Amino acid sequence: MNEYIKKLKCLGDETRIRILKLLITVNKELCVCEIVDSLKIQTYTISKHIKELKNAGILKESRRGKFIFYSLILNEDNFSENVINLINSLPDAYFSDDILMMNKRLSRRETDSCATGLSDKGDDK
Amino acid sequence: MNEYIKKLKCLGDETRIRILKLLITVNKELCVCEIVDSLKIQTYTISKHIKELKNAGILKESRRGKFIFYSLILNEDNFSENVINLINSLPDAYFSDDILMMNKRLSRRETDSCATGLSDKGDDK
DNA sequence: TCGACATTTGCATATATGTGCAAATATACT
DNA sequence: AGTATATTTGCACATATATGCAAATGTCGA
Repeated sequence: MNEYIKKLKCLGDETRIRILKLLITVNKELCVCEIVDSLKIQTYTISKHIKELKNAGILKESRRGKFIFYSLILNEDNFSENVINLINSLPDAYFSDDILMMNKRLSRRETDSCATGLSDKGDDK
Repeated sequence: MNEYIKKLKCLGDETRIRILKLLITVNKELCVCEIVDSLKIQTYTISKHIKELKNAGILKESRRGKFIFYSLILNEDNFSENVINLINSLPDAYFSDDILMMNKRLSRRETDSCATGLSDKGDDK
């Protein structure tokens, strides 16, 4: 049971829920800097929360060059699906700013990869 | 969002999940001593976990005489339902002993001291 | 009121967790 | 090699949490 409790414990933090909501919404990999820009939270804070989500078996990573992309691990059992349903049952209003920011950030992707060097936050907000 | 995060945080503990699983399974009120007997965990430990579940708005209490009965709060939103689905998607094996004990304990409701509060359980709200 | 029972609470302690900063690692480019 | 970018990690600190015991509270019935 510990495996599941670890996952559940991970859901008890606002930042981690916000990260998960982004990944659920966009339904693809996001790199750390994209998550940072979307949530406007320090990189090392995001990094540490992602690490926990990874340790709990909720996220997987894949490095491509300088970037590390994270995405949800979707298992066969109903558990993953129910986690997603649970998060999706939270009021959208809590996440609207995050999603807006994420879409803005993702629109700057040139290929299917993170838009290098474009995370200078002054130009088009 | 804090209200929901508090609830999610509550789900990150094995004892609390086991308590919730009992309540979901039996689908009625349980008194503290019945939960204690089912899970074989100290009364004060159960009491404290129940207190957190209550503070998070997951459980409600109703005192009848010496006994305090607890049951799930079911809200209109999908959240409650999804919490239940999530807990129900955990492997039954983790809870089989608990459920067995609970059924054993509940079958004594008519004869046991704890059953005094239960003889009039027809008015369950 | 007293005693028995059911449950909660206060206190102590050990452990876990979140956050911030600085430094470290990893990779790409020149 | 040296620099820039992306991300992680180690350390420190404050706060939160779980647990155990003893004592307190609330309720019933004699």
